Amino acid sequence: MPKKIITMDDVARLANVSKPTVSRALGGHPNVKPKTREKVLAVAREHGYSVNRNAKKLREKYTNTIAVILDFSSHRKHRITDPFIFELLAGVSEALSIRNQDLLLSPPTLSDANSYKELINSRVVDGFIFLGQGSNDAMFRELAKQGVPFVVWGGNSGDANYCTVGSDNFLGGYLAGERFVQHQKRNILFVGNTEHTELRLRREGLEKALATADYEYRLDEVQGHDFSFNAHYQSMMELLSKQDAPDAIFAYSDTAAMAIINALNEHGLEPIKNYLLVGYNDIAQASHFSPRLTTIRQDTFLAGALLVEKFMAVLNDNAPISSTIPTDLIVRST
Amino acid sequence: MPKKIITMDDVARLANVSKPTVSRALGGHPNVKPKTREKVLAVAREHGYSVNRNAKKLREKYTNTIAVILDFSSHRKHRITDPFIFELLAGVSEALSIRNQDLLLSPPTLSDANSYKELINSRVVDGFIFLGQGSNDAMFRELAKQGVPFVVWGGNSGDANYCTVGSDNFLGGYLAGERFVQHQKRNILFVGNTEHTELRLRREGLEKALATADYEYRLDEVQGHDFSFNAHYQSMMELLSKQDAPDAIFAYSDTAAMAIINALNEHGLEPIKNYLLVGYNDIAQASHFSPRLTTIRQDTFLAGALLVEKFMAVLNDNAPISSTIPTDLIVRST
DNA sequence: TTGTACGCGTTATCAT
DNA sequence: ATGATAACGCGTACAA
Repeated sequence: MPKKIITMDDVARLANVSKPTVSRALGGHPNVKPKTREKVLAVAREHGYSVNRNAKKLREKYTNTIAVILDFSSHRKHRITDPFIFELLAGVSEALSIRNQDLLLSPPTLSDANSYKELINSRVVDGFIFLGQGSNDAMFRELAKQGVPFVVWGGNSGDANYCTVGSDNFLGGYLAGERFVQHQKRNILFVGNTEHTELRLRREGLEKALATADYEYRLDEVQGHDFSFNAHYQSMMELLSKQDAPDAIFAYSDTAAMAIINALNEHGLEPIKNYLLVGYNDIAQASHFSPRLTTIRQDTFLAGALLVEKFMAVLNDNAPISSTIPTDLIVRST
Repeated sequence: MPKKIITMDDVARLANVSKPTVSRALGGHPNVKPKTREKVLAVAREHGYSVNRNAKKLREKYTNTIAVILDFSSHRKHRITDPFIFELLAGVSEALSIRNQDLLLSPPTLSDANSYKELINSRVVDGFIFLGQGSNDAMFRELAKQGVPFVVWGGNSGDANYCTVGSDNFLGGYLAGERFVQHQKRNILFVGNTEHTELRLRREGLEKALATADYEYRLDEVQGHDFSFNAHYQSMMELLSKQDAPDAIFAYSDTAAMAIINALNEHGLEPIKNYLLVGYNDIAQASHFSPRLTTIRQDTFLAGALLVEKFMAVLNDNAPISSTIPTDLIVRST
């Protein structure tokens, strides 16, 4: 049990070689005699040597560390409600570890373009993976203009100068709308803040599908004040006190969907019987909620892999194109 | 927009001082003339200078980075189900950022004592916060023996040589049992793997409370094969095919509780009417599930703060004592 | 194939 | 209050 920390110099001395030889042996450099390499590796293992990664980072171009930014502003304090973002985080974590990249989880306080630049300048991370786009499109454009390497989980407005990976939001919206039209729904409610690029795309898809209806219909919108469960519950209750209950609802997340169902329950309204509801994300809980949620599915592990792949491309100055992952409607009991 | 990266040397030259003076000015060292400090800070700000944290880490004792280890073995691949661990993560993240500590999210592959030592030796992190104890008690003891700094979210068996922060598991179990006794329940089911220290403690608390009953009762146990929703659902269905339905259930998590309720539903059994159920954690979804879950609450932000506080104490060679956070029974509709 | 010499950017020691 | 110098541990020209 060596308490003393071993350096490369120590290993060199113990193996009767020079320091650079140790470096080469450990780094898998071709020009080193097999016998020498074995010797070095043996000594290193025996003494529990590992390279000082800070020294390494100081010397090399990349830190092999990537910051992942959760949208903590919508998951604040005691209002953390949507498990989807964490499923995404798990996907990214797995994908990064496959590429031997460290994952620095962003401090919740990080928010503006400058603090991100600062993290790059201080050589803590090579770049960023933003999980959630929110209404930060402008900041992302600025960041991209400044050459900060990053990718975003979110929607692609088409003319963005940065790379996104996301659900096919337009298609997701379309699929929901298609279902509504098939069931001849006429009083449709869209729940979500269309300032978020993703949600705007979904609404556009929804409208496109609804336009195929050969009957009259009405489309309303509720924004929800934030991402918390209670906020949705309340705006739903408000709406119901003002107008007729919708017979079809497209919610921007499964979490929101659950809140909405509870609110409608209290008004004696039941899914299928009184209304159709489509959620989004197919979080683990969606299939076990009661009623089982009809929703739009996304593969979060594929998402993670794609995000990391694109990020690496950005880092290497290729300009990868944004892309979407398969997006399917999962019909259950709503 | 300086594309070139500025070093401390550059700042020194531009401010007409020496490098150490810049270091002192930036580091808030007392022995530096206010005028000089201002000058240095101005130059630094103007040129967008930030210290190279790798160089700093190379030179200093601490990296100010802490690895957080999620129990990925129970949240694997597509089976991630329990949001509680992520609520805890958010709590820890917040607490760390308050202390200006970086959070390295552990690669899912990390598992044995050696890989943790390696992370310390390579000076990537100062230590670990383990979110989840699982059945790794032996490994934790070994790690502590080797002097690796860490704390664990989990249960304290009493004779552990490492520091834990956790729910008051015994009390949690006791509160559940108390409720069952009050309602004269006789056919009690404990769901959870008692190889996990936390769950063993809960079961002991449960038994203690049940022992106060002045009537005959029976206590069964189901382990659940893993932490996934489906596994719980299935073991529940199995149990029901073999014996009488329980009239009181204590589940080790809210997620498990939801699965169990669904299984019982399919057998036509309703909470309150046919059985009482107490979950654990009071995750955000618990109060919005239908039926609203009766459960044991824990404050995850307090938990995060406490974990970080204790970790810092461990790092400074104080041996902090393990502690528990307030643990309450929240009675809802089960 | 291996070794020598140097630089990466910072902080600490010591002298002034 | 400030500056000169060394040291942290590694990788890489370049020389041998």
